[in-house]
Amino acid sequence: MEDLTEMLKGTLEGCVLQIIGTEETYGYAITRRLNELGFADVVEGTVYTILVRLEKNGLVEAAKRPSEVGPPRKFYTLNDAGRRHLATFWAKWEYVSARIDELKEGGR
Amino acid sequence: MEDLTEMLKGTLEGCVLQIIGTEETYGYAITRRLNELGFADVVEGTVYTILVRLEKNGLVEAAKRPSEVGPPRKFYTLNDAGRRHLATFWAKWEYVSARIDELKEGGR
DNA sequence: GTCCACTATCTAGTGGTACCGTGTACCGGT
DNA sequence: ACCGGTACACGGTACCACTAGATAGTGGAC
Repeated sequence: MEDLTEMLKGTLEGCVLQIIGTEETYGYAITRRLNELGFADVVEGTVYTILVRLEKNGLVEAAKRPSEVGPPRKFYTLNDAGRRHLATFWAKWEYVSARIDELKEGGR
Repeated sequence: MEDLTEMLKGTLEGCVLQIIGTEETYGYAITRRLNELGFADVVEGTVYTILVRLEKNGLVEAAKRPSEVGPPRKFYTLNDAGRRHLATFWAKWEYVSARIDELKEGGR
């Protein structure tokens, strides 16, 4: 599946938040996780800009720790605001995706 | 449900295309239809910009016809390119929404 | 007979978000 | 010594929904 970029607008950030919420992790690993989830074209640069935004908006806490196989990693965890934001995101997602599926099935 | 705007990026155009594909219709009516479908905050201006884009990209045909209750209406119908685009849109939607649901259910 | 609400379209400008390309840097194997 | 994998950062671009305002036809309330 190619060129999903426009459709990911507004949802990719929530996906990143969900991944961080599942377990403390870092940018490079989040990118690999998204790739294996089926978002094959998502690259590091995209994820880092999202992480910067999340941190700026006070939804995550960051901690730099050394790695044994490369440069230091910047680990992220959700804080309370992040968990609230994530819950809101999923509520919106359920609402929107249900409405779109309705339209698709020709519900009137 | 409020402020769905970012989540609608990339999908609203497909929704408009689907509505036009179901029956020949015009901007104002499409807006009302979207509102009753649950996209309550979508306004005329947004829909008109989408319609202009669809026409510019050669996905729809337009025909202006008089109305009995107001100014003339501009009716839109899908052409072949529009129908192909719509099919692609739904394929992408199914792919993306399935992946996101997977992530949400904690599938790993 | 004037105002107002509803119907109907159009457009220039704004802001948010994913993406591109590139640079920097650490590490291990050959 | 070099190269590929790991890891982060950042300036610039493109796309798309939204804002806010202008224009205009119809019909009802007063």
